[in-house]
Amino acid sequence: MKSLGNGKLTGGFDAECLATREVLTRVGDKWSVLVVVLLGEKPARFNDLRRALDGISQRVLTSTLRGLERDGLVTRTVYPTKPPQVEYALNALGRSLLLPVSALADWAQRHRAEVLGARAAFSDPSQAPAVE
Amino acid sequence: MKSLGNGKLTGGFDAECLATREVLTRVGDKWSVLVVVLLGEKPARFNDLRRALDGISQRVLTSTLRGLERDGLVTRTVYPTKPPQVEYALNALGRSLLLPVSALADWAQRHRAEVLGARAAFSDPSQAPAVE
DNA sequence: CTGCATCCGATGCGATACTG
DNA sequence: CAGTATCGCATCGGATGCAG
Repeated sequence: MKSLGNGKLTGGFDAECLATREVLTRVGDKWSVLVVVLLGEKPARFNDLRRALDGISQRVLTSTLRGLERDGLVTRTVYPTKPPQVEYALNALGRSLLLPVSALADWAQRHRAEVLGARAAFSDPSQAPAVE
Repeated sequence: MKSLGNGKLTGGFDAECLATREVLTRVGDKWSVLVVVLLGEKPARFNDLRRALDGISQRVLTSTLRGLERDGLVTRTVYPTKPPQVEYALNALGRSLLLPVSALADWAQRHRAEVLGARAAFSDPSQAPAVE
């Protein structure tokens, strides 16, 4: 696979890297991935997400959804009913993101204990490091 | 941050989600992944990384490395030579992170055009959306 | 119900200067 | 060489109030 570097440590990171960084930034923000996963289960309306996330502010949920919509991961469908009804859903691109993100989430859960142990040992060296 | 799910859409994750979020946060910050990839190529000293990253401030490089070290992904080895010499390297845990991160980077590069197209269409709807 | 506007504190990151 | 200390700005995210 194409790596981020190219053998040289002082690498030529160009457009590839910029794209990667943008994705990583998106993945790193507090709610985007969670929203993607939620919408991966099933489409949902604004307040469904709001309740499911429990802690997100309305302002941030809006901007998160706008960002995902802007990047072409999520579709926004407005039904002009009496009280407005808006449904958000993952499109094909958004669903394709689910796989690599799950891989990362899987890694996180698999190695949670190790990371926590490392943190404990780092702040309290009386613990056995057991790191390499 | 509090509980993420209330059993409605997410089922019952708590600790799992926290672990995932922390990893995602790490992955999302500006330099951590880059450092991991660089160290994945080969161990390096402080200023090697500094030069390779070209743009990072030493303050941030330091805190990035501390964070990775703290989480048990990177080892820091000091050789008490005349001018101090410190080598950073990925340990087994850090190397294991390389795979899922690469998957994500791969996704980013594969779908870069789509995302850029979506952004263009979003800010200028005169373009053909072509999104599903 | 959905979403925008405003305020505001917390945090991230870069620039610079200084030290063992 | 490998950091630490201090600053300043920009962005993120939460709270609240108003509107279509």
